[in-house]
Amino acid sequence: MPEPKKTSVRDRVTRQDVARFAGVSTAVVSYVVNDGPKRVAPDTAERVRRAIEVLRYQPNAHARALRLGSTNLLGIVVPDITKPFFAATTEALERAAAAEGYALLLADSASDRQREKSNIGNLVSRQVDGLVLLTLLTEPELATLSLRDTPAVVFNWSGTVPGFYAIGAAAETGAYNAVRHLVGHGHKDITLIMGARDPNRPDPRELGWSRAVREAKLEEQRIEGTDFTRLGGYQAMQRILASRPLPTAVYASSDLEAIGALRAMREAGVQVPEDIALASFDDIVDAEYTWPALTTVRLPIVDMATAAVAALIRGDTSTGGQLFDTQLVVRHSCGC
Amino acid sequence: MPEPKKTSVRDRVTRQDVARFAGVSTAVVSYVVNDGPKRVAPDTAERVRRAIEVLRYQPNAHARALRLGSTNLLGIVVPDITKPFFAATTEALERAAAAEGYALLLADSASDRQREKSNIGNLVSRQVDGLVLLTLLTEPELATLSLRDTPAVVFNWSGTVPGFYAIGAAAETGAYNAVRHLVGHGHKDITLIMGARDPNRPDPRELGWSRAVREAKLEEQRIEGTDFTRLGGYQAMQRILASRPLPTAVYASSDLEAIGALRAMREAGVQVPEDIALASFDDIVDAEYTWPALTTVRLPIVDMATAAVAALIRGDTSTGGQLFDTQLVVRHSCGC
DNA sequence: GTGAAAGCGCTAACAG
DNA sequence: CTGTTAGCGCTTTCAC
Repeated sequence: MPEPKKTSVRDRVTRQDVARFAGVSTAVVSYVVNDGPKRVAPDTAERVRRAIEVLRYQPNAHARALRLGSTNLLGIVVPDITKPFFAATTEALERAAAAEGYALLLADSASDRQREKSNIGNLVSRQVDGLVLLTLLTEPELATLSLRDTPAVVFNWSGTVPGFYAIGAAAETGAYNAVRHLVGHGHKDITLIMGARDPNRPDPRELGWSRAVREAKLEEQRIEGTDFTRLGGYQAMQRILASRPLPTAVYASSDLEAIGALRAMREAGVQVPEDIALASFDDIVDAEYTWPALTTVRLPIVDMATAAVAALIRGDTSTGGQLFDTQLVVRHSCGC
Repeated sequence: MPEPKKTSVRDRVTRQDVARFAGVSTAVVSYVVNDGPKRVAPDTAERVRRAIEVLRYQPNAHARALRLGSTNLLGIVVPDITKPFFAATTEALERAAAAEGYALLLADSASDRQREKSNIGNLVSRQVDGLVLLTLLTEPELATLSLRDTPAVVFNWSGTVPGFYAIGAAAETGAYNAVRHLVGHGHKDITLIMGARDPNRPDPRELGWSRAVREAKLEEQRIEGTDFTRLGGYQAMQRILASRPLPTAVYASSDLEAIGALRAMREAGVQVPEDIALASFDDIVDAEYTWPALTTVRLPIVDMATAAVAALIRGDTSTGGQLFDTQLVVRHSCGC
């Protein structure tokens, strides 16, 4: 005989108890709880509902998951929930998921690829019904992941990845438009602060900047590599300020970097936008509260999140994806 | 005969398959997977491990949960993950939980108490092993929650609540010290921007401010109520600037409000700290990147999160709690 | 050292 | 319209 552990004292109340209390079978309880698949006589149903109420019965989600093979759980892995962009994305996903009756299992990778891989494995073994990945991994790495057929979308990813549904924003165009705006202000020296550079897969923001710069026939523009953090932007800007000639404008690949750059410029006594104009990417909340407020590129995060959740639930995620348009948000850091 | 749905195609590989492949019984597989409760001969164990490897077997977390009555899941409900303080807390909790083999079920209440209640019910019915609440609710409301014996801690809560373990920071003292610091700079008019005011349960930050002000024998200091957002701080500061006499210093109940206040002052052309000094509470990352950088009160979030997770796992959470010390972080907004 | 089997709570096919 | 029952994948007692 096994020793079923009496389920810890908690969730004592089971479907059995409800059935007994209402004087029906467990099947009937199921039918009323799930509103199907069979019909139940109105007053029987009422009795059951009362029993549920009285006993404060709550279905056991794991028994259900075991039986059905689906959990109503979505897994999300983010590099660092502390970054406003990821927090905003998480919130949007949570909202979209909740609206469909799904809860969110959150894993934070601490900006570490190894951690990310183990997080993904963990979520998969917890049988999430779908996975949204805000990933640090490269495409070949993604291919080696063992998802056991868990539907997965890569979020904020331009391009496609076999085995995944890719949801992204038209970042190339977004950056291009922002830089063109800077060009429109008459700037001829627009250096790029770029958060991460992968020689195999140039970032669309870099591509957009570079296209705008080329089109404007500006020459030899500088790229200052760093990472996607305030500190990274700060240090990159310090390096830029330490060398000559100074650019008249800077495009930063994220608002976070722009915030760092702003600090470096203030500390050095350079005025934004008078001495150096600035624009960036993401449109996090903070962008409106910097001084000057950031001209930046807005991503339709809510739409993207909704689409991600929909794709996972509808389940056609083995390939393809969606690209969303961005929008230039003009504030003051560009000189407007 | 039932129709067990063949578990969706996914997680096809079960303990059965591994057992068959390794030529042992399912019990033995369990023993090696769980490293107990029985010992297994080394080479048998090796065979099983190879089978697991080859078949890429992953245990079904729900079957396990059903059997054991515990899920290795912690639920967390936050008012708004988008706010840096909650994001930082979530990250710290995730870290602490992961270190103990627990995953995090995240629910965002969108700053809505009704939503929060339903979130809590949802997490409880999903049988989380513990709940950490960053709550909007009042103490009486908390008492009415149906937790079904789920261990729960209220996070960032000063005082105690029956039925919960309360983890908080010594916010009264923290605010007191910050305001005293302002007093030390010679300020005699220190108005308070307070994010939310509940007449029944005055916020410890308000208490700390008020104690410091009283001790310094300053009279009739003003309180400007608002909410815990950038916009709230912005508007509160606009109101303050619109009336006379102007204070020489402002204490804000959160960094977010301080960020908003900073914007209002810049727009009005008042210099910080020369015209009006500023200090606040929380020490979110952004506090270091504002201009001037914020003098603020730091909470030991990581320690608090670790303690919360530990309490939930150890399971002695029906009462009591822990209070953590804060630390004044002096930067430039105060005039230093 | 290994295996058989019960049963966690639930769903749904089938019988009545 | 209602009841009986198998079985989802797992753990663990008990027997060998």
